[in-house]
Amino acid sequence: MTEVGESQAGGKAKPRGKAQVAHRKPTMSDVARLAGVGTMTVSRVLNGTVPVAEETARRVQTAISQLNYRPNELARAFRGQKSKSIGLIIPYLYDPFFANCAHAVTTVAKEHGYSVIITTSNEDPETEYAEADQMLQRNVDGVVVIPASLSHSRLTRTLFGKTPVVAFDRPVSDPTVDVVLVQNTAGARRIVEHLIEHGHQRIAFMGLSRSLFTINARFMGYRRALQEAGLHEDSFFGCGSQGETLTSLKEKLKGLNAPTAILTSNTLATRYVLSSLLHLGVKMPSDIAFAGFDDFDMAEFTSPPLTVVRQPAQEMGRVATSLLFDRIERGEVPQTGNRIVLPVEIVLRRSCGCKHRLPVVIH
Amino acid sequence: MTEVGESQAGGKAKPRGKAQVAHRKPTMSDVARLAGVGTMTVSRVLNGTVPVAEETARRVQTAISQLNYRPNELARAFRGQKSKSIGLIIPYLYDPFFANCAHAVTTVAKEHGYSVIITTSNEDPETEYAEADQMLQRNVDGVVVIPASLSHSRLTRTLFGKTPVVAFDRPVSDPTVDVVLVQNTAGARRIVEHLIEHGHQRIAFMGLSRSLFTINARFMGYRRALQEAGLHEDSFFGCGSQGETLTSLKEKLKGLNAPTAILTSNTLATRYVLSSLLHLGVKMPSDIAFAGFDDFDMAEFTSPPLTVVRQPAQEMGRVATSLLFDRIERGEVPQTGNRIVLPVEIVLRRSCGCKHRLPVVIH
DNA sequence: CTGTTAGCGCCTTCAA
DNA sequence: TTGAAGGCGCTAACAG
Repeated sequence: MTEVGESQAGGKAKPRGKAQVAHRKPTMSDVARLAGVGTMTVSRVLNGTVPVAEETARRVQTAISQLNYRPNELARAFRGQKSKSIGLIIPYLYDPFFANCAHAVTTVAKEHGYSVIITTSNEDPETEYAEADQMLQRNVDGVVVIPASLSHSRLTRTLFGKTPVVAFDRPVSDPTVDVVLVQNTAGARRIVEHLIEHGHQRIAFMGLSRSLFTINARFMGYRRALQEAGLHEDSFFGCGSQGETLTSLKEKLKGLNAPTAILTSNTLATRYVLSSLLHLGVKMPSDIAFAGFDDFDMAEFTSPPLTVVRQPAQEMGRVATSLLFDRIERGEVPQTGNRIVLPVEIVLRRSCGCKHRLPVVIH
Repeated sequence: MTEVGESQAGGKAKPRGKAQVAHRKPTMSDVARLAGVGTMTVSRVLNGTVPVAEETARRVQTAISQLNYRPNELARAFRGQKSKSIGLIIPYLYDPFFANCAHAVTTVAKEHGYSVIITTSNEDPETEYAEADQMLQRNVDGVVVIPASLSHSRLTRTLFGKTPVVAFDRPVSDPTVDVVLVQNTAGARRIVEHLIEHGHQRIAFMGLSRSLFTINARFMGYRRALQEAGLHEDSFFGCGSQGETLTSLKEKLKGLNAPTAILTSNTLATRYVLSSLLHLGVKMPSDIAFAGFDDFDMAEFTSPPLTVVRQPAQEMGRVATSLLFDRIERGEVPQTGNRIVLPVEIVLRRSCGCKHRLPVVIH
């Protein structure tokens, strides 16, 4: 007699079809009772694991829809040790790049019938660790993460145990973790080479912070291109605010060796640099040529349209998540993780000095 | 290399005394056994519900950290009928506006110690319904949702039962659901009035689709302002693609009654209109004045900087989520939902014809 | 203050 | 093909 104790209002022993008021959600045994079968039969009909007599199955189906029964996913997850959910940890959601990544993750998860538990780390390794731990306590079946800056890190196999993890956009130190990146270095290098082809000899790199993997990698590409051309570096890594960016730029531009071209490390730096250039009355590309790393919706409609390195944000999220599901479905812990590097595109618009009426995309 | 060396697939059937190998996660009774107490005592130490002798508590704490025990949140949720998680449903994550909203939601949830299950509806009521249902099966304690366009229907109390729901950005038809909106109509009206003050008599509204609540509401504001000024409407609702927008704009601009000013319905429309204007060689604000609904990161760096109505995206997400937690904590089902309308700001830059060097924000 | 009992809803295991 | 038992990890409700 399962007769749930708290007979508040609707605790009829015999469920009478729709009489089941919205008080307590119907359970599998409610269905079983109504259909006159055992709970296991209901379970089987639901999961299709083992054949059930057609007639019985129909009775069960009827009972299910009469009661409007829905399996309790929480109980399932609890019982089965797998929650059909994955965790997603990203630095911020207000950054369109990260948001695009996240979009792809949720999309792929939905295709696999999984739920996504999302959280933001605010670029803080401690928060990130705590959130990952929290997700693990919720028995997520896997985690995709854009690791917080330089979290060398607290994100290790030890924490995750046998739960699969895939890092993307930025790597983690643990070599058993899969990682999906883009060609940061090669992309930066190519666009600097392009600037050099335009005849520039003094090219500045305006960056956010070298402690971010992606930005450092881009800087390395910039450096490499300059070295190969026998040119000098000129970099700044404090584009974290409008003020600092403006100050730095003003300083650079008044010297005799003022740069004639700029490469920014990411969209935030681009924004601050653009704004500073505007303040200073410096025109692109006549006074200075410009290229940015990371494309964004409006890059085509600024004045002039911006030449950028375009990263496949959604693609990266998609690949990372697919990889995660591979791991989840295989169920084995990898000895060594994959390292996938996705190609970037160079989008030539006008800020670099090109005259194309429409953007030219180089793969 | 970080010595992760536990024998991967081999480690089972080891003595299960205190030598807890990393195979099975430690449970509360493992802790209890090690500390020499009952499971309830562990539970009490963990939850601080009932006083526990200091000495005992210490022993338990020691055992917990020795085993690196973490409570199984899934079991807790299952047992307690509440999951400490909320659901978030939005149309897309790649739209920066929605992403900002989502950011605020996750932030507030974290402050309350809740997890967020996120999903995208792709503006499809069916998907939305299915996803909401799915979340309910996972026993979320509440749901915040930006309803899919015209989903007047499927999101109802009937579906959610006693689970609190808050809609934001767009309302739902069910009057018992709380809703948080912004001043779409008033904002549009005010900015059109501003355009009129600049002397414009023929102002066009370029919109995405009238079937979207927000866009329709903005259109109503536009209409109202025109009516009060005794001017004629001139609207287009097909800015869903570059092509259609361009065609429509070209058409409008060649007539004798060509508009001298444009208001767009949202950022997407803004983008297509800007692009079209560029194609057509029409200059702002000399040839045509421009104002857009919804501010965005780069609006200040387009040529010219854009005058827009700014919506408090994060604020809206924050208010909606706070409201949800009010409901969750109170635990009562509201007879009638709140309807909160947040103010917008008018950001005057140059595209409307203003000459300000810096943006002027009107509250 | 602390322990025991009894499930939450589901599915694996075993028996019929 | 179907059903009964048992337990996943945790915590209310009661003892002691």
